[in-house]
Amino acid sequence: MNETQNRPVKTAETSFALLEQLAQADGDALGVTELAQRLDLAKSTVHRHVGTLESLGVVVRDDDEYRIGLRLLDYGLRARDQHALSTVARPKVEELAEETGEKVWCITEQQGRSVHLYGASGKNSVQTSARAGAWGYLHQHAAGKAILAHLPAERVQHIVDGHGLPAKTPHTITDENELFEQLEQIADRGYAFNREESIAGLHAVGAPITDDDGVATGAISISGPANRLKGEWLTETLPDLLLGATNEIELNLSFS
Amino acid sequence: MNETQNRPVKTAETSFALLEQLAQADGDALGVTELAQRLDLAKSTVHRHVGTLESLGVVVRDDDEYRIGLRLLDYGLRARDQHALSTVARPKVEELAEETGEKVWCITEQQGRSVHLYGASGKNSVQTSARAGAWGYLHQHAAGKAILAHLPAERVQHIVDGHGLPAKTPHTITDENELFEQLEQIADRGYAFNREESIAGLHAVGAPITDDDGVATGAISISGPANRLKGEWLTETLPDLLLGATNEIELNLSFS
DNA sequence: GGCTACGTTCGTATAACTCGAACAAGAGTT
DNA sequence: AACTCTTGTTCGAGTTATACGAACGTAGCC
Repeated sequence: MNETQNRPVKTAETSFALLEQLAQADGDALGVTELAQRLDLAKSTVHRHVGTLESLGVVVRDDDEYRIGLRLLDYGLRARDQHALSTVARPKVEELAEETGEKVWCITEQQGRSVHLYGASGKNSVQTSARAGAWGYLHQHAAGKAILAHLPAERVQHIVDGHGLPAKTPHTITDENELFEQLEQIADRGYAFNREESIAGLHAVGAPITDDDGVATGAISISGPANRLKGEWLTETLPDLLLGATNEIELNLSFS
Repeated sequence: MNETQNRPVKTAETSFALLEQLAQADGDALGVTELAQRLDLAKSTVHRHVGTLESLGVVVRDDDEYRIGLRLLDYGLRARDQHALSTVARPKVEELAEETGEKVWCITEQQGRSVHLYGASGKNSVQTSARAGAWGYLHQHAAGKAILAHLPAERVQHIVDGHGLPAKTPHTITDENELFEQLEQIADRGYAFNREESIAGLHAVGAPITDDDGVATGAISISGPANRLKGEWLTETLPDLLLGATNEIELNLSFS
């Protein structure tokens, strides 16, 4: 197919392996020796790489240590801005947060994984580990399942084959058949639930944003504590609000 | 010195040159041939590169065209989160926008350039081309001049030598002596003005956020239309509000 | 149906990347 | 204060792996 089984550019891979290390080292910077050990490279190699990356602005040096640089903020936010959902859906996401008082996220899919584009907080929003730019698994979230339910079956299969169904809580769907059953329900009803499948004590509703062909390009979720998101509020009111928002977003997307 | 006059890693440079092209191509994706022409590379080289970058998640392919990928959003936002100002200053920035009704930006310096970390909009905020993640020249902005005024003189000289004083409007400071004079004033008074030096019709006030040694780590600016930001409101009230905010931020920074 | 433009593949020359050893510099320790 | 250990840095050389160009496959267009 169009899968390039070409040899990848090793140098580019090590560049991003370095960035990954620096990004993971939350807060404190890393030195040449430590980076070389972690990536099993010669010190001189790392030295040369970080020097280049520094001149590109993607890493920054404090004295003799390196941290991730802000040129990546430029690239990253431009990547987000180029996504149709970032401009069109944002007002609606904030509106939903205001109306419900809960945390609302706009999510998209890339290469079989979920990416949190941005979120909005309501008055009673919970603080979770979720953050904009974070990557996750589609089957672990309400919004992710909503996306999966509105993707061609072959792509879903390909995603499941490629990434598996890793668990995050005891309630995460780990069985392929169970997932496909749920996805069918979700496709019928138009929205998905997440009952402690990603974080213990957290419930959520998610609805997809689809293009003219009915294929999901993203999704929006409302999440909050399980003891508040329950009963009709969870199963009726929130889905209604959500579908109202996504429908409007889809309309705006069609004419832009 | 510590300036590596080593040969840079060319492969890493072309990787980021590709990303730069894709980031600049706002909206529409680029094909292999076009990228090869722009960067003066062989098609096969570009093909191999974008294939690698795709597997890393930093570029994404639509059919036969490539656009910038959301893995960079992850890196970029983590880079911002690692910056002390992003967590500490944000509430104050939003408060200022609320109080003044104008646009408020939090800015930092990296490698002699300014980077907009994030902004907050008040009720009457103007819409400019400014966006989070954008890079600019320190001498063109109120916040940038505030930073320059609180940097060691040798670093300022080094920055001016390295980047020059390019103009953006007829009012931009382009003379080195004039800049140094203004910086002295700004250092004395504690805040800087921008009178149509970056955008015609736009005024701004900027104040630095300094560390325990008095060196600027960033700055905050309030900007709005010239016919609204004038008189005592511009020269007295806004600076007072601004200094109140930055002082508080500096205190919070000392104890974190 | 042929022409053009594009993405893709492959083999090869050589450019440039990786390595290791040696050097310099600083901090911590006795 | 001398010594040691660790760190960043430089350099040269071997060889890997990168870039190229030509050829192929393919789709769209005239």
